[in-house]
Formats: sequence, structure tokens, C-alpha cells
Amino acid sequence: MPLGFTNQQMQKIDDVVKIRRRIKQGELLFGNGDTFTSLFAIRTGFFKTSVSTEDGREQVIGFQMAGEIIGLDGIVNDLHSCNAVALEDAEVCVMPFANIETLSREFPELQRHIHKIMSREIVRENSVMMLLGNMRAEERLAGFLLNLVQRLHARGFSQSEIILRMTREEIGSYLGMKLETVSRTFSKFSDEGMIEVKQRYVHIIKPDALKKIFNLQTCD
Amino acid sequence: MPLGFTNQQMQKIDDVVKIRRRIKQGELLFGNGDTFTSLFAIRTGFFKTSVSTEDGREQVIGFQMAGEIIGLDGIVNDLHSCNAVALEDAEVCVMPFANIETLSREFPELQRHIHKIMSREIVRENSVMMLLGNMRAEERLAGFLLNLVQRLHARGFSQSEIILRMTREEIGSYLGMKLETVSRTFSKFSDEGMIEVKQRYVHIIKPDALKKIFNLQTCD
DNA sequence: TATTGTTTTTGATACAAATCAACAATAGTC
DNA sequence: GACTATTGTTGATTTGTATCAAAAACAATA
Repeated sequence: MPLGFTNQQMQKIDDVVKIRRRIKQGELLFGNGDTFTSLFAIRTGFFKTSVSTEDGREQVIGFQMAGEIIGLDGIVNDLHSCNAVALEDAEVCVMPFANIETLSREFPELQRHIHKIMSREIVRENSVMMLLGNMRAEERLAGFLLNLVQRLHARGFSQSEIILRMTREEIGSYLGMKLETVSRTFSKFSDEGMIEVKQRYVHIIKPDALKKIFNLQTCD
Repeated sequence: MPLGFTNQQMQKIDDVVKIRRRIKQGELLFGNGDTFTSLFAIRTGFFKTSVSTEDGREQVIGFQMAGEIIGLDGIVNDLHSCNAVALEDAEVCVMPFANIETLSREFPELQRHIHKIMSREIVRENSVMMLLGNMRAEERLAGFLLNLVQRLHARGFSQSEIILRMTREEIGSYLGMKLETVSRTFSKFSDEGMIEVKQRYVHIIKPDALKKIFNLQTCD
């Protein structure tokens, strides 16, 4: 949340954010078709969001962690159009969107904040489209790992070690590849000494090598 | 624009929208790194938006037509992170975002409208991610054609005939495939009597067959 | 009308990733 | 601890799309 509010203002904002909800691992926070009333701010835990085709194929559209906002998809039609599943026990703030709108008419800083959150999500999805449309398996996985550590590091976790919260299949769905390819690519990075992998544990030994794969795959 | 405003309100809103700008075919409306000040409402013409990797690969992230809003990517960092190029001579309304924010604090309907526009873009990108991550060339092209006629039809154009504004290469970039594959897939649809193609002209003869390819590729 | 450049189509071949399959490692349960 | 289900790894093979290449269609310009 942005700073620069008076105590009275903070009180009003706190009121919007006071309802909490706990979600157990594997549970659905909201699903495709659910009526939309609230955005959710993740306090603790880890989520995946996904959409599905009629014939049952799932596309993971994002992995979200503490401090991130989910549910923005529901605003346009007052219905959610994706599923949000907790990948570990989680707690969220339930923020009724009507209240957010009212408050953000009162507080320009909050209004600006909401706009930035939505714009950030659009920009994020743009780069996922680049990843899915133009990159090869190694580039995708390198980009995925770099993005994940960067976000975890920003939250005070290690710069080089990750415990993955998702399966190979979920990573594959997000990256547009099959779980076997994810596994093989992990093994390849490991064989080349760039990372150390033991199931869900990943240690990034040569971040620069990953960066090189990610953004200049053609050179060198 | 939504209805339900008084004359005085409409006047204020009109003021935000009164600056026009003409963009010739091939010209850039805004580019990656440009400072963001305004959203653009397309009055006439057709745009593509795209992002690029350092090594020069381009990913088309959308094709936009009259009535659609572009520039939302710029809000988060006050910098544009994609390029918007006119694919035919175009005219846009330049809408300074600071004014939009001020006005939308005053008019809840406008505020709601802005939120819906951003949410709609997020939902659109979700379905593009599904397309890029999970679908095969035929499904992608079928989906692309159906989406395009649907949007054109909503604007009063034919339900079955399209003049494409973009090259095979641009379609391919959007759909995550090479121009040759786009061309071959067009030819395949044509051979099967589902569409008639002559360069940029496309006549959709069997929309149901395309729909079948698009959403139940595995069945049948 | 001829000329040049761009876009599109089509064919032959190569390759990255999918698929099919078997097994290993781990987690969860009785 | 044994047993089952889930998840992950690795190998062999297939396949869809990319790549390379050439020609055809079309657009722009002289």
C-alpha cells in the first residue's frame, strides 16, 4: 500500500482491508463463472491462476505470491473468468471492489495505485505473450526462474535458492510446454552447472548464464 | 462511452476527448520507452501493438480497431512498454490520463468504465495466453479469424468477409507461428472449403467448422 | 508498360518438443 | 514399516512446425 495518508485516511483504507480469509492448499479462492465482488490481496501463501478450454486443457496464466492482487479479471463482467487455487495454505484480504471504487474517488493516491496495479498486470501478460510466442523451452524456463527468484528476493527470501510451490506440470502449463520438457530442461541446466535441482528445491548457481539464455538466445 | 450523463457532465467528458491526432499507415503512435501521458481512443483505422526482445524478435500482442483504447501499458511506470503502429491511416482521440483520473473521481460511471476497460484487456490477454500456450496452428488461426469477424461485425461490417489489415508475418507473430505456417493453414482451410482466401481478402464460408476447430480440437 | 520490392504461396528438409512408455523418488495413508 | 498415489526423471520415437529455398502474385514507382 502506498504511503502519504493521514491517520483518518488510513483508518478508512484499513476498513476496506480488514476482512481476512484463509484458504487451504488445493482450495479454490474463486473460479470461472463465480460472481465477482472483491479483489484479493495475498497476505501469505502462493496461488496459481488458470483458464480452461471446453475440452479440459488448462492454461496457467500466473503464479501469485504475498503482496500481489488477484481477481482483476472479474471487474469487466462482474464474473470471474479464471480460477485461483492456493498452492500452499494461504491467507488473503478480501477487498470489496465497490468499497475500493468509493474510496479511490476520495483518495487520488489510492486511485492511482489501483490503476498501476491493473496496468502492471497488463504489462506482465505482455511479456508472458512474448515468452509463449517467441521463445524456446530453455529461454522460457530461464525466464521463469529468474522472474521467480527476483520476486522472492524482493520479499526478503534468498537470491539463489527457491522451493517451488508448483509441479512440473503446472510450470509447463504456464510456459506452454509439457512436463517432460520442463523436467528435461531442468536436467540440462543442472548438467551444465547453472543450477542445482532436487525435486522442488532449485539452487541458482550461475544467474548470469540464465540471463544470457533468457535474453540473447541467438547470440553466442 | 457509457450513457447516463447530464449535458454538463457530457461537456466535461467531451473536453477530455477533444484533441485528435492523425496517424499515417506505418507510423508509430507511441513506442517502447516513450513517456506516457495519454490513453488513445481509436476513432478510425487499425493498429497493431507489439513488444520486442533485445535481439530483435517482435511479438505482436494485439490488433486494435475503432472504439478500442490503447496505451494502458504506460500507466504503471509512466513509460510505454510496447509499440503501437498504425496498419492503415488512422485517427485517435488523445485523452490525457491525468484528466481521466480527475474526471473519474467525479463520475463513478466513468470510473467504472475505465476499470472495465482495463479488466477487459487483462481477460483478453488471458485468452491469448491460452491460445499461445495450448493450441495448435489450426486452432490459433481459427480463433483469430473468429475473433476478428466478431469484432468487425459488432462495428457494422460483414459477418463473413474480412479485408485483413496485417501481413501473414504479423498474424504469425501474434499467433506464435511463422508466416509460412500461417499461409499453409489458410490454404488448408481453403482446400477444405471452410474459407475463401485471396491475399488479404478472407471469406468465411463455414463459421461453424471454424468454431469446431477452435474449441473442441480433440473431439471428432 | 516495364521494373523493383514486398508479400504470399508452395515444396523439401530439419529439428525441437510432444508423445508414449517405463521406472524412480517422494509423500501420504493405513 | 508396508502400501498406494502422486510427482518427477529419462529413453525411444513421432510429429507439428520451423527453416531453407524458389517461384508466384501483387503493389509501388518510374
